[in-house]
Amino acid sequence: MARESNPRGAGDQLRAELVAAASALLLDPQSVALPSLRAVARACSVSPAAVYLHFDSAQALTTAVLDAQLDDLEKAIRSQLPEGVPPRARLAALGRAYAGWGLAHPGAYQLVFESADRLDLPEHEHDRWSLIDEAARLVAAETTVTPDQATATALRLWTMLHGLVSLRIHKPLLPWPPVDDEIDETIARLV
Amino acid sequence: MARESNPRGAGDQLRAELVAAASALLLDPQSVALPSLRAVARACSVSPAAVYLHFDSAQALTTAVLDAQLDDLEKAIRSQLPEGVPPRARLAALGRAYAGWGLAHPGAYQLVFESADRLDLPEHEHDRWSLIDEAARLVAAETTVTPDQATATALRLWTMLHGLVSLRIHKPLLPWPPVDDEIDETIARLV
DNA sequence: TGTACATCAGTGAACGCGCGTTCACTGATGTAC
DNA sequence: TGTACATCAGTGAACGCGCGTTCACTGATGTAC
Repeated sequence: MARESNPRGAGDQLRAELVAAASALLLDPQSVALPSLRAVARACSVSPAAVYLHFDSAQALTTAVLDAQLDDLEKAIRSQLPEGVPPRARLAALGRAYAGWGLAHPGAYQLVFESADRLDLPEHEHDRWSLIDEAARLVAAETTVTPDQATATALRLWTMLHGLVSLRIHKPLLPWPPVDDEIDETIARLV
Repeated sequence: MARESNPRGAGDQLRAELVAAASALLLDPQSVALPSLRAVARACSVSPAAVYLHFDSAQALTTAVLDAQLDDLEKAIRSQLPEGVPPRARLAALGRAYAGWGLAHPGAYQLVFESADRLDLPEHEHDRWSLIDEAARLVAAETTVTPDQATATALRLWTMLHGLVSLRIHKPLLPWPPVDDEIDETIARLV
């Protein structure tokens, strides 16, 4: 990995090489920059070592936080899913609850949906699935499609909900229409 | 910010407090963990100090990388936009090019679309807009809607494209259908 | 009732590491006379 | 043609910082006899 200086006139070449090297490093997906163990301890007015009374490592703390956020999201959705209404209304409520939670907890949303797979944490697969399964069941109840089509539509709805939440988090300056209208509109078009 | 020990039986309380504190810190959106200046220098087999021959700071390097990625994306899209075809086909090509670039450069996609607003970099607003404007113009040409409706549809398409790319990057284990089919299907439903 | 001891909920100092940034330097290559 | 000097493209060592992790400790509270 030796490297000799660029020839005399070609100093600008390194600049391009640096940008190219950084771009190459960006070919791998990156994870979200989470608050450090020490930052969390500070927020609790506690020494960093105290964290180790309850967690084996910073990883384990992150896992616990992720778990808690998933629980919170699930609880938020369940508490807002109305009973005894048509499937389409339930679907809209599901979408509103999901988007509402995401927009109210941007960092948590990023942890759960924009990095969880990269933090090599234990299995949370089924947690993710439950959301889609729920939506697929609602879609299936709404329309007379095969289970596969219902799953495909559910994934499509999730895609749109994720895009809606994620873009509003990351590009807040764009002229986004009201969330709920947008959800209704998209459900009408996709289902 | 003093804090006294929990009472004797209540040691587990701190565990919950730590998770809660971490969750509170996650109320703010977080940025993506980018490769460090030193890592980039290493990838070029060059000393960290050499970076300062070309950039004022690590920030400036990040800005340059972001710029380069935006250029690359724009070039990728332009090179794949066919001439002399109906607007709908151009729209599909736009979507394919966007999604193709994102899935081929996940880390770069995260930098551009999942953190740029949080790195307090100079103005790249218009760069972002150009993409939407292009799509809106195509939508407007396709259908007989008002400019506002065209913009709304364009934002909706972008939302779906972003959801499609982002979820596939972050949840690669889910049973995603082929990208191109999905794009066609969604355009058919949204436009 | 008093006292020795165990346990519990932490603290404080230290470690090695990678980070961004600085500063004095080096060695090769060009230019002036 | 030779030599002094300037410039260019970097290096190497050091800085202070925050990080995750460890380890010996402390002081309050409960328990045994």
